[in-house]
Amino acid sequence: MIICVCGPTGVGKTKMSIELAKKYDAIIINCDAMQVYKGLDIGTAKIKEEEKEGIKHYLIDFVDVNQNYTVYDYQKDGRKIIAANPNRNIIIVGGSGLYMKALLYDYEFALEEDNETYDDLTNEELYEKALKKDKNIDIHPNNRKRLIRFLNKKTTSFNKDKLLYDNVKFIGLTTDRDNLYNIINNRVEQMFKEGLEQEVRAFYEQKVYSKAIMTAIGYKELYAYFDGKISLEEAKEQIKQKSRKYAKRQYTWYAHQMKVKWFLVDYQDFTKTISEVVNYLEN
RNA sequence: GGGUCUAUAGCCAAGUGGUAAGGCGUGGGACUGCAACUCCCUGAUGCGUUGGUUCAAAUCCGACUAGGCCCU
Repeated sequence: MIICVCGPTGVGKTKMSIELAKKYDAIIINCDAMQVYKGLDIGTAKIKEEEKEGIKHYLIDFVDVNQNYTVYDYQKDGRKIIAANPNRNIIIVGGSGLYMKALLYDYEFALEEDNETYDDLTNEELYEKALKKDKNIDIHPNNRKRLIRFLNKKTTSFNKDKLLYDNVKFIGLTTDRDNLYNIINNRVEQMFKEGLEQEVRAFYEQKVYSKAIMTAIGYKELYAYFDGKISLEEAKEQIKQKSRKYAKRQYTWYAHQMKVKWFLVDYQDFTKTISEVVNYLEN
């Protein structure tokens, strides 16, 4: 059985994954695009060694921050791990929807790809060019990043809604919006207490400006603070803000991209939530 | 007590006589190689209250209310 633990940032996916792994003697595959990087610990709310309770974790904390690790790499590595553990229960946890979908569904990434940047083209020209390649594209003209990616890609066709594995369950953890936003805000405060500023400053002092650092929430905002562009308070507020918006986007993804069975988390009595999930998995 | 300035959506804010810009937040959505990314959509029959001038007022005039500043 493959159990996918989904949900917005901060709901409690990590905790659930450990409980389920103990219950089903499973291995855990991380599905968070930022937790794959070494050293991005506090800011990505990465599970601590002692919290793993001996459960084997894969694809977490293993890529150098200066490297670029993408969905393509994740899909390849993740499928290898699944293939190597045919008789085991596997739990996939993390909030990166595209990563999870690319891993389990029939997504094909062409091997070769061009590397044009199209700096000299306007959005409109880029869009025209994309239309010439495929007149059915559904990318907004302003979405320059996606248009460029599309133009650089060798087109392939596949069925992104077809699951490649049997017995895959999607468990979604949720809570009401206000509560989630409170959890997120408090968690950011907690991250600062645990030393987020120091964690990020170390990268800043080493002049690390890799994709991982400039993408992950909590890092680029603190860089702006170190650069003197914003105050510490502003950086903190931005981190909370970005996290809330991220959570919102995650809900949109889960609602339309995957068939998730939702569970309202009981924070007073988490064992209750666990048994609801277990009950669902066994029926 | 006197003078003066201000009052526009949850917040910031443009508009100073012709039928309410924009930004942020919020909510919704897209997403096939950067995805904690990138992008799209989204609000005031109404401009503190009230009376008046005018064909026409957020815009002009009066009163009232609230807030800021100055004087006593």
